[in-house]
Amino acid sequence: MAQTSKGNHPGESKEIMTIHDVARELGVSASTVSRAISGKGRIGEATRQRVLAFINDNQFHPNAAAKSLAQSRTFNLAIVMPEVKDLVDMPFFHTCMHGAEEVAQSNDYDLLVVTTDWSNLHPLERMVGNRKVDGIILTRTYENDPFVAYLKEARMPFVTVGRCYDPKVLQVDHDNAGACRELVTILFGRGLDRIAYLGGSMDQMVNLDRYMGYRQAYEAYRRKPDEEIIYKTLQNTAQIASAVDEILRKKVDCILCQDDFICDGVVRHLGERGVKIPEQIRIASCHHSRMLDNYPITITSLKFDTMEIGRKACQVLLDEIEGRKPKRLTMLDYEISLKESTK
Amino acid sequence: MAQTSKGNHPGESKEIMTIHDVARELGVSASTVSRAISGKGRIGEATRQRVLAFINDNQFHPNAAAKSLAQSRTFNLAIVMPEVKDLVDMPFFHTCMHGAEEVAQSNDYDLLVVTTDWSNLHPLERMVGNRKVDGIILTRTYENDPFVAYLKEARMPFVTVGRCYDPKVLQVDHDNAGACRELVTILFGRGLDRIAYLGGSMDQMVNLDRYMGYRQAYEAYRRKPDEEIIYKTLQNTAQIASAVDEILRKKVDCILCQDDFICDGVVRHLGERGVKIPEQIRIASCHHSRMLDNYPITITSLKFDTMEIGRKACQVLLDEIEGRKPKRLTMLDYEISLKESTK
DNA sequence: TTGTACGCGTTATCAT
DNA sequence: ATGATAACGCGTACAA
Repeated sequence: MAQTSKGNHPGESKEIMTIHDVARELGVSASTVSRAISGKGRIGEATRQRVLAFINDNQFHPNAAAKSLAQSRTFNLAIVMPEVKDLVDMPFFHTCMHGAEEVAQSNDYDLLVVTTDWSNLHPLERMVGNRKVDGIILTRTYENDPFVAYLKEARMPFVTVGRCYDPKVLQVDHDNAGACRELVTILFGRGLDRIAYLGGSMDQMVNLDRYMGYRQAYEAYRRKPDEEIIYKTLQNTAQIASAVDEILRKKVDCILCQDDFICDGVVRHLGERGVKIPEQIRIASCHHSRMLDNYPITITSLKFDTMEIGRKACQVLLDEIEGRKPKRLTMLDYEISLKESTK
Repeated sequence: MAQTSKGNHPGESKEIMTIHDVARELGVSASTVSRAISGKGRIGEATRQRVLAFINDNQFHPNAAAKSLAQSRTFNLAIVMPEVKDLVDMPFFHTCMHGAEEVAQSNDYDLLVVTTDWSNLHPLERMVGNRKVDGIILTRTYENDPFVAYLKEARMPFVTVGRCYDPKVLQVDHDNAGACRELVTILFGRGLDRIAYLGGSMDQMVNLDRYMGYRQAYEAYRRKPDEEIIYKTLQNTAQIASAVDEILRKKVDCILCQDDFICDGVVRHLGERGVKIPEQIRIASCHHSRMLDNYPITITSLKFDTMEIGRKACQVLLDEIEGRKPKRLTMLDYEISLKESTK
């Protein structure tokens, strides 16, 4: 019923139309059709409309592979996601992905997902080698980033979500250091002098930045943070728990958590120990995901628009690919959300 | 430094090797190289190894677009994700996506993400029309599914995560109805007779199935559920809250929540009302995400292996594409997790 | 076993 | 303004 009754030889139900079919049907040449579609090259407005009308009525779509081959462009982008084990970390990357996908779609690009750990370049190499994409979004950067190194060498356009030392690399980021510094400064203003820092690994740039911000705040006030209440290698819940226990003995005013995962662990353990927030100890987090909304108490934290960072990253990448020379570094706003946990 | 010093004309730094370059370099024909790579067609083991060694040493990757054009296959799959507003619903789709991506990768396929709402076929049409993928994974099915209708008509291979009335459609699913029936039956066994049902929209198949399971359990025991304590159209937190309030007045033994989102709303509102679980009311959920782990009390729920369903869906799709004739319906295990909330 | 020649569907260059 | 024709890089019947 849905078959067009016109068209090809009877019995041949493969209604795969090519640009030549359209041309024949309209009594013009294939190149004319191509021009009508692409808008490139001179073409009479009359025939142009005629072709456009036809391909619209007959649901013609150009074959992507052929187009790719002819122009050496795929109209595909890829987004590289880390293998993330913890539920709390997922929202960031996925929201970011959706943001990127939104922009990609509206520019008629498709988005490929690649999940890989920094130790495994393989999936990237295949994708880049095979020329399956025109550009790549890196959703996380490391101090010595193998992805960045590889993509530069391969001359594949890419943008990083997160900072990168190389100034020639396209970067989209929040001012993590600045935001943290400001947050700590505000906490100082509330009379909280002894602020513990709880962080996970320091290989990720975002973590380095936040930690820097923490120290900068101390330096700006010519104070020295107590190194005894700084933890930078908390990998799991157990380590967080014991760090919290130690901190409780060391009498701190506030705990600054590097991210949601840490914050989650801290709040839970405090709950188990029966320690009241903010009466007995104050809490703040350097990153807010809606995960934190689940707590009985609201948490003071830094807020970033994750969807927006995904959109921006994709936009910058497209600008680069299409020769619009975007600026190398795009900084996004943050928001400091002061809540009950630091009252 | 990374440039191979051999190769093309001096000054030409575009080291984009083609199958012909390889052929010339080795003194064989392009087709021989092609055969060596694909493994199809007769070829001497000696030359075969020689070619393989060369392309390995020189990092040759065949151009995906050309390959696509020649074989009418893209080695791309797409996964369609719903536009989901609530954080609690995200983990399912994303975990599923990662499962699919894992299988796709290990079969040298790439995975495209498309986020779209059932009312918007457009992104799908573009992708299918342009032949950018060889197959599609639908992560959610509706009673009258426009995606299913479209993909059938377009003759594009696809698999659904979730049930579909059409027996010819490839489906991967958990036995949602059976699982719910069993859960309710167990609750009966614990003396909980009046079990309220709280659900969101009934347009999704998964919800229909769960609701069916609930009713089946009642029928099996020749009981009739009280229609007054069945809610099927709870769209937001406010509606959930007022439903909970009504239910509290109607004196039920237990609340069965259709999914995490509902469960989340119920538990919170009960918390606000100061109603104790399980002392004053029991709670169970038809779906468990790790989100529920955040509660002070553990929740009785159905558990599904989401990553596995993504993997299976992708595997089935690949089997179909590569002509391995998978069975139409793949049922996955579930687990009933009895916890404190129904003590 | 290996090479030749053509096709895949589009874009781009050059005529007309 | 439009039409022929040659790439684009690979697979594959067919020939040798």
